[in-house]
Amino acid sequence: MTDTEPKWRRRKEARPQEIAEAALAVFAERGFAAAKLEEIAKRAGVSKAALYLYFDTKEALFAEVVRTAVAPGVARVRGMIEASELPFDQFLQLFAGALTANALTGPAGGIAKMVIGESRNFPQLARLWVDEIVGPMLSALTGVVAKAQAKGEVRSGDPRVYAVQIVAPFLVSVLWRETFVPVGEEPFDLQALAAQHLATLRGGLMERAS
Amino acid sequence: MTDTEPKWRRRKEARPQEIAEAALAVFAERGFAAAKLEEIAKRAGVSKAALYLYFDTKEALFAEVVRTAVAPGVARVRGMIEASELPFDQFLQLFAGALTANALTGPAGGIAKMVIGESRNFPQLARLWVDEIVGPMLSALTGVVAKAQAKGEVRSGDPRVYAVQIVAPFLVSVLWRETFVPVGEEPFDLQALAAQHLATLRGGLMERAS
DNA sequence: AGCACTAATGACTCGCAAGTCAGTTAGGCG
DNA sequence: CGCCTAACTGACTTGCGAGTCATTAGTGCT
Repeated sequence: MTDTEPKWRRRKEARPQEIAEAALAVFAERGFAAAKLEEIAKRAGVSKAALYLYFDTKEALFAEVVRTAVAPGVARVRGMIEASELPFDQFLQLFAGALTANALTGPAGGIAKMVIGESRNFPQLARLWVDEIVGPMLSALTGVVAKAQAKGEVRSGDPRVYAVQIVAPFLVSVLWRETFVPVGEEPFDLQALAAQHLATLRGGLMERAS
Repeated sequence: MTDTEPKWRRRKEARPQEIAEAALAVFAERGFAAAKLEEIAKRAGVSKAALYLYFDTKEALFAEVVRTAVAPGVARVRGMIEASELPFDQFLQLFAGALTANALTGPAGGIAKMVIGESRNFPQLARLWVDEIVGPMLSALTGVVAKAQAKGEVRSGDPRVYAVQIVAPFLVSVLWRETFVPVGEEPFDLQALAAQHLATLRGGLMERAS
């Protein structure tokens, strides 16, 4: 009876991080509306009321999650894209590798699914997601394509559409994984898909080697 | 005061159809969880309690919606796919035309978004959607690709992956429309995207013309 | 040790939406 | 014309989850 453990400890510094991590997991699993603050609190080892010491509302908590958990990885990939001076087909390979290794394996998939599903009911979520994640990525990629067109490496055409063509199969297979694999469908092998997709893009996007 | 209109009419025959149509609209707008039966009832010109004369639960109502509103259009496209004996690139053109004209303009986009977003919380929805819509479409398309490979029209590779590559940009641009256009982003022009994507596929999927 | 400060709690309120039920009314039938 | 029935309603119950607040208990300081 003596030497009992304390019910809780003061951890002002560490709390926000811990809470954000727990929230990330629950948001990705349940979606925004269905995520219970009670459950987030429990996983963070804290009471629900404690969440409100650090975050004003559920939406503020989500914003924090995006900023601390998703944005850094995305910024890294984006920096890699923009710094690249490689020939276009080598760039594509690097990009596909980065996608399969980082962006799509981590939490981004679950969050992306969530944003898609609930954008109508929570437009602020969609805005935040566009501003912080999708918009920057898309315009970086569009820029690379345009540059490659200027160098004569890529056929003429709308570079924004090319960007979508490049990314879409990855995105779809991640949504597939998040949506249909849990009910028993076969997943797609991202490695194999990447290889085949790169081959297609090489034949379909690039000018014939002279 | 005399000659007052009746508060309601008995319409046993017509009701289910009317309710399903109203439900389709509300589900697509709000998502499954956030769709209020009250609102569906109101749009159908009926009280909430009346819904329960025709459907046991919210989920049963959703199942009915999929069966009556979405499945027929999908079945039509699928039939078209399977009946086709055209050369592969002409088939692609026909398929892209059918997608832009029917499948993606109708309610399927909104419902697809909904299923993606809420599959974790309502796995039965995901199952139903796979069984009735996505599964048949995907395997039909995979079949066509495999047949074209056998005829030497399409390069070797996993036909299921080719199917995803074909469909993904359309799917992504529809999700874009449903998710980000309402918060102010530019939509993609499906016609233009289809044209460019077909060109890419022609260069990337098909064997060189001999 | 004792005090002051604040991180943290648990039990609350409040609002909302699915599902229920006793009663009301349209309209077909004798 | 009036009556019977089942299609339909409005007011209800129930459950759940976001957000609040008075109270408790770790921690740092003297």
